[in-house]
Amino acid sequence: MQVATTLSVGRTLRDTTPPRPHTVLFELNRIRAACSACALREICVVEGLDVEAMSQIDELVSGRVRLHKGDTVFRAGDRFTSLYAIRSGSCKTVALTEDGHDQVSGYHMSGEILGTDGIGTDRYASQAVALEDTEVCVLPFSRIEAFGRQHVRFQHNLHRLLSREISREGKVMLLLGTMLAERRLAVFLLDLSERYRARGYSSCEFVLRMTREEIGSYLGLKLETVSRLFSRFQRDGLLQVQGRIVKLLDRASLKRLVAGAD
Amino acid sequence: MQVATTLSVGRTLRDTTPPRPHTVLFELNRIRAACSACALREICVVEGLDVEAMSQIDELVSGRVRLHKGDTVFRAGDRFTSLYAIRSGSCKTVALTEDGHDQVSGYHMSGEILGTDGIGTDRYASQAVALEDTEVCVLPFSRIEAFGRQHVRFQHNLHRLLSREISREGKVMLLLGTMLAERRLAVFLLDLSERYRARGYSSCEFVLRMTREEIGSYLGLKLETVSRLFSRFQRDGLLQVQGRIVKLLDRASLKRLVAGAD
DNA sequence: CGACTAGTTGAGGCCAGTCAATGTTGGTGG
DNA sequence: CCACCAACATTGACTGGCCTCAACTAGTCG
Repeated sequence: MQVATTLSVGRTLRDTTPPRPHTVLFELNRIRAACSACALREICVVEGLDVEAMSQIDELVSGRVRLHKGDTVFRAGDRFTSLYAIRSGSCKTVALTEDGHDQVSGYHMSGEILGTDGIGTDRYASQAVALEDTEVCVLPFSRIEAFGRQHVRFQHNLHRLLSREISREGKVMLLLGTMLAERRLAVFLLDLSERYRARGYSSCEFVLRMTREEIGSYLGLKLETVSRLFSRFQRDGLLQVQGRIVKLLDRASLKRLVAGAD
Repeated sequence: MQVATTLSVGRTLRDTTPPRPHTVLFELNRIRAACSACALREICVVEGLDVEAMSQIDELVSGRVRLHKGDTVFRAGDRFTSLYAIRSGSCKTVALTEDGHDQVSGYHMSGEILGTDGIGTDRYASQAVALEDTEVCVLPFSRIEAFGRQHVRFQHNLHRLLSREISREGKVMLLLGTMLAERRLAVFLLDLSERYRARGYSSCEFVLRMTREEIGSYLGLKLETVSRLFSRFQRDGLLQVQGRIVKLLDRASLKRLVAGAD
């Protein structure tokens, strides 16, 4: 659909950093890009490290990659080499069924790590796609493991990260297995809201980066159902929708929906 | 429901190894119980370790616990301290929704590891319950992390283990989000079959350790639906059911169901 | 033997899917 | 700037798969 999807398999990332004339500016960008100066370090794997570890942590990053909307970070089946940290922007992960259908299995925001499903089999199990202009840090997993052997705190952070991914998925399983449609959407919206809040953005007004179809796929619903729910929520005064722009108006009622008032 | 469930919270594991008179026999059991002699070491975290590491690995296990059917290994909210390896028997993990409902989130067999969802928050996110008489090894996580810092191979095994749990859950999400009931059950049965095979048991005849209700909960279905499906599969000659005993008769058709012949 | 739990089967209802028509938005090129 | 197109979204009518409710059976255990 996008130019970038014509990239050959195994070379999914778009070329970055061709030699530039503006070296000074470029250098400045490089510095600002360092982990130790990154605004996301509180959310990222490096949270809570001591000064000494922090000074070495930039070595974990083998490179940074700019992606346009629709670009692929990695594909299912690609050889696993690295984790990816989202510096800015957002991505979806997509799992593929045997019969060719696919499902959005995750929505990932800045500071979050992609690719953890690849460690177990040496191949990524899902595909990660940028939902907007996005920048990711490439973290070769061999470096991560080496660093983990030296820094107890970092090692534990890594384990927490993997574990949190396990419990995140556990929550989605609950959602898919036990909840009715309106509850699923309410959970989704409150989760988004909370994650925007944690990043310093407005928790009651935000832009959906996924289409109705993608949201539906993530929630185990059809796009028409998602659309109808948005309309109903709006009619009931729970929120205001205009295309992808959502404004939460009655958080209490949304939470009541989630808690299962019925 | 079971006597053991009357155990107080925080002391969920049933008391083991009261001092015994038959010390010789007891000692013999202890030796046979060692990781280095365990029949499951191919499946467990210790796979592929060198002799030197293998000789130290028993130190990872702080104890072994025998559980009866219905006993709890850990509860959601309990402080996370250890992972548990199933030596024999099987367990289910149960996730709890905010409104008190619960869902079976996993079915775990010998050689598999429980408790990985607790690392991220220092509290277990789910409850693990024995489905039959079961023995588990207790692996204090601090020892696991310490060992990981010393043994590259073990460290990687641990990461693979956590990652495989992530992709396992990813597959269940796909199942819950995109598949119709008959497909879910077919996937479930073939998965069981494969895992029994990997353990040297018959892959076409086995005993379900979960009730129809538990299976339904795991698959996002009601118990009546599960029951009806078993009956239909039997009528169609795909398998033979008698209560919990299942005999797969037409694996090819089951696979066709999974692949989505319709 | 009665009480209990697990499982089976049937009838009917509802939530979400399907199919289809129409409206809206955003990017592109004349 | 506007016309055009494609992708995205909304809404309605109808269908169907699974749930709900309920009755009944089989096996287990004190």
